[in-house]
Amino acid sequence: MLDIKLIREEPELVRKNLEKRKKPDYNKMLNDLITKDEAWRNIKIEVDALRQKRNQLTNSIKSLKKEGKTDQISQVLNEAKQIPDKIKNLEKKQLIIESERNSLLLTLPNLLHETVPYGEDDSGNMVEKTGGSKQSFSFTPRSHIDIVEGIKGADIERAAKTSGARFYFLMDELVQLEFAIIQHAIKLLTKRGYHLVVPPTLVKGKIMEGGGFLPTYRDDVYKIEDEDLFLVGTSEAPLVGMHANEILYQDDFPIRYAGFSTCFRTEAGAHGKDTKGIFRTHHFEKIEQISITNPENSWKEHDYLFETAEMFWQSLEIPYRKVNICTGDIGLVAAKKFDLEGWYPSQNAYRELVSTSNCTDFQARRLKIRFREKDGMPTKICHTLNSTVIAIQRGLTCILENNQKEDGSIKVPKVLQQYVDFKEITPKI
RNA sequence: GCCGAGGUGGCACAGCCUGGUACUGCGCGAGACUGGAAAUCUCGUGAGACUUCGGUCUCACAGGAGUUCAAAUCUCCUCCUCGGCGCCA
Repeated sequence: MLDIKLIREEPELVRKNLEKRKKPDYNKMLNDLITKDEAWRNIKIEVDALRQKRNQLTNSIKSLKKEGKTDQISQVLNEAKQIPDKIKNLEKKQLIIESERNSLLLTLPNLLHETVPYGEDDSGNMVEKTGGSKQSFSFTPRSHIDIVEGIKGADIERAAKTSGARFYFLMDELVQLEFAIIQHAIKLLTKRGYHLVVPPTLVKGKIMEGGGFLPTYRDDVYKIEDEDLFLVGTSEAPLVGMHANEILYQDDFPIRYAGFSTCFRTEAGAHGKDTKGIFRTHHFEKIEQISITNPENSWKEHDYLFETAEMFWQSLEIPYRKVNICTGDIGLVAAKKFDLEGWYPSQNAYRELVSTSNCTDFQARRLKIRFREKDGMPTKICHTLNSTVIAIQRGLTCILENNQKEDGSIKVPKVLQQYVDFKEITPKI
């Protein structure tokens, strides 16, 4: 959420930033918002004046009573009785216009950082670096879909029976690999100063709104019937919500969490995309990092989170690249976003494995996550950041493709071998 | 799920019965005193609107509704925390 004061004082600065996104709706929304806010302030002036009048009369009734001038009271009382209805009517108007204003405020996206490349869609994303080395295959590399089928790493047909499309039963060696990945990640993350967390995967509407998942991305998440609870699409939601309405101390920054949770996504609007295998599913496990810090350090922290993800993928020897996501592709919440894309030899393409966002004060303002520099000093709004470490199922697809051998077997990456009782996975008949 | 006790500023606590400007302490800030500091004293301390930048006004006691000229205080509803009982992986 943007600061309403900034919109009042520097509307043109906000407008220019919104224009980078090439969505004319935002311009209209901003105008609407400014009009609504002016109307709100006018009503407030009026209603404040009425309350002032009422308070004055109330006080004079009190002092007349004290002085025993009972004969004068009824006159003042009559005058005072006129006021509450007027206040009530105006308050009703004010409340309506305030909620209209606030819902506009909730729908406007974050301000983009100046280093975000300009572009209309994902073709405008900028590759900033590449890492790892692609191996040359002496055969045509199989797709992760075929590999998973070959090693019977997931039972997708039976999952269709129990749950429908885009579900899977993860099986045998892939289950072991999942836990190996988790162990490996925990080692790295604790060394890098993260608290480990298994958060709730059901989260209240207010918290989802605070994280920026609602109202804009309502269609992407599942809701529990008859309850104010949503299944999280990422543990970012509970982890950022964790400190809602709190006042933190600057000395504790950065507060870094590594969360492990199941994630649920409707994948609305993804019909026909990556329909097979375990690449894009309705539920998956993910290790996520989030960080809370002060505005001065958040850009440094953005690099730190990406570096953590990068170290993780380097340790698995996956060829990757770092991409700076452009203005047209970045989404509502982030002021700047890096993706880490992994190499998929069968597709001859890089695909997204990691997203690292600096959300600046956008989430923290909605969630009222504040901090003080020192005891007794005024509160300021924190910056929040998040980054994937690995979405396990998606990550597995990339690991499988890059470690395949001609006979269809899969080498287990070196760093994971200590956690499993096999060095390779062989195809099943 | 049932019974009981609670929820007041950043923190701690009073006020609630008997409606009438939210007490006090800690923390923090400014000033005074001092060679400097501590101690002490004075003033200030949240959110919002207006402002001629001197101030002015409104709101804020878990949330909501009601009674009233006036609600932290009275009435009703809801939520949350703690304790006890029940159920339970």
